[in-house]
Amino acid sequence: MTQTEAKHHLDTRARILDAAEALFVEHGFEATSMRMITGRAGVNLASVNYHFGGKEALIQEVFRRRLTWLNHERLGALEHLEQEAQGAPLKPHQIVDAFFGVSLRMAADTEHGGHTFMRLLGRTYTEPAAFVRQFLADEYAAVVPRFKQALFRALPDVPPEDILWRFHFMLGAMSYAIAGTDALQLVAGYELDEKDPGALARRLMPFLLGGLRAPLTDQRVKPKEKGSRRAA
Amino acid sequence: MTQTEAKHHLDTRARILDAAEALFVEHGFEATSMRMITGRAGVNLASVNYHFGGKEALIQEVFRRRLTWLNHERLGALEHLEQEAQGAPLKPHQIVDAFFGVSLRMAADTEHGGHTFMRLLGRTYTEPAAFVRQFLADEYAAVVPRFKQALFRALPDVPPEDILWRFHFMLGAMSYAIAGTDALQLVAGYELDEKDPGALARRLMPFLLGGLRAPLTDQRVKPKEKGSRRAA
DNA sequence: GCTCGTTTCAAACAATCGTTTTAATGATAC
DNA sequence: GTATCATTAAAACGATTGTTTGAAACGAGC
Repeated sequence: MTQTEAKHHLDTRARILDAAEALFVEHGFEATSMRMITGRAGVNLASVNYHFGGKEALIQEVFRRRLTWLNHERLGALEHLEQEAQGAPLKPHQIVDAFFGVSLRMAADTEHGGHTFMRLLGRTYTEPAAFVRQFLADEYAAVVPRFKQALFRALPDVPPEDILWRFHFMLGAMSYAIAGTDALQLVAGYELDEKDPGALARRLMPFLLGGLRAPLTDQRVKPKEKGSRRAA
Repeated sequence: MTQTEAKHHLDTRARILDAAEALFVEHGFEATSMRMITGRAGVNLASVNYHFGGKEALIQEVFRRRLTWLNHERLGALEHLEQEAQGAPLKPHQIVDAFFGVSLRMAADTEHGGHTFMRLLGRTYTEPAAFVRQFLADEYAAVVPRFKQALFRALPDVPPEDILWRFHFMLGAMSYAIAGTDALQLVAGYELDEKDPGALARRLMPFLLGGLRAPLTDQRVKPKEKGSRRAA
């Protein structure tokens, strides 16, 4: 009773979401038709509009069901660290790990679709469609400021503006590292060892921290014509 | 006469390419229709198929006309450095500047479409469509190995595999920094100072070098449960 | 039994897609 | 002028898009 009731209703929703998620990664939003989605999901064409209201709403739901969990996890990790520190500023590597480590662990999960989703998410940061970007901004509005503040406290000597820029750079490096598996083949020319999903994290984390804590260029000095004084 | 003659023929091609480039950035490949392109270019709908053969061929030509120049410039910069060094290994910052500096300078050019194109290119590294990825791989096949080799020589103590990974990470950070202007607003919450186009390069370069030269984690040792020994 | 609300289904909707076709136009060479 | 070429123009092609419709099927409560 409760079984069948839950199965028929929720299953169609879930199967649509899973199929859509996979197809969006494979072909992108625009190139994925509703017929492809319902075909893979094994449900009727009209069921998407019935359950979600339309294609746009379906896209948003694909992100929402995972993003809320992801950001909740990130916030939890940060708050746990702050509680442990008892008011003392956190170390940069802790903050970076709380934010990006959670993503990387999700990306390492290939069984429950986490990997698929993270690839999709990484690509979506540069998505042209306005409603997608707006949706992402709303989802991140609660968590990003917290991490910004933590980084400001952790790096009191670094101008906040530089921290924001480097946060942005870190986000880009990670997104590409996950989404752009094909682009990696472009630089490597052959498949790298990526059988172990955790290997990416061990490779990426030092890179992120090295970039975050890199020495600042002297910004007071206007860059002269050539040779920016300490470019080496 | 010569004016009109040159105008009609070449202008149509160029105007189609310019319009397509701009629209691809705004809406993506799939969401950009041929009627949008020819409409903005002020040419007849059929002229795209006449001059290029189809939409796929048009997309490839949009990239080709700029990518060949870009990679030629990159190779030239590298060869100039190597000639100057007279056989000695280059410094990492020189190699990074030769590869990424050229891109950033092109991205700083807002008048001749360089900025538009670099945004498009950055997003395309994660493009799902197979023919686009294949095309990119072909275009980079001549230049990437050269830079790889230069980096191997510049960093003899770093395992080649790590260099490739970090090259990939750098490519990702730069691509996002250029393509994901909207994503930046996501972390900043407000527009950063980005009036000066050269500012991005001054921000990004130290980050890339810091990441490239970050200390390696001990890979022989299997990562234990907690506390990766020197993670701080 | 019947009824009610939910979900699924096949079929059709108008709109738009990339591409093709056929005719008109323009400039150049003879 | 006439012939020949490349280019542009308008119109139509079949296929596919997201969405809507109205009826059929299902299960739960009475």
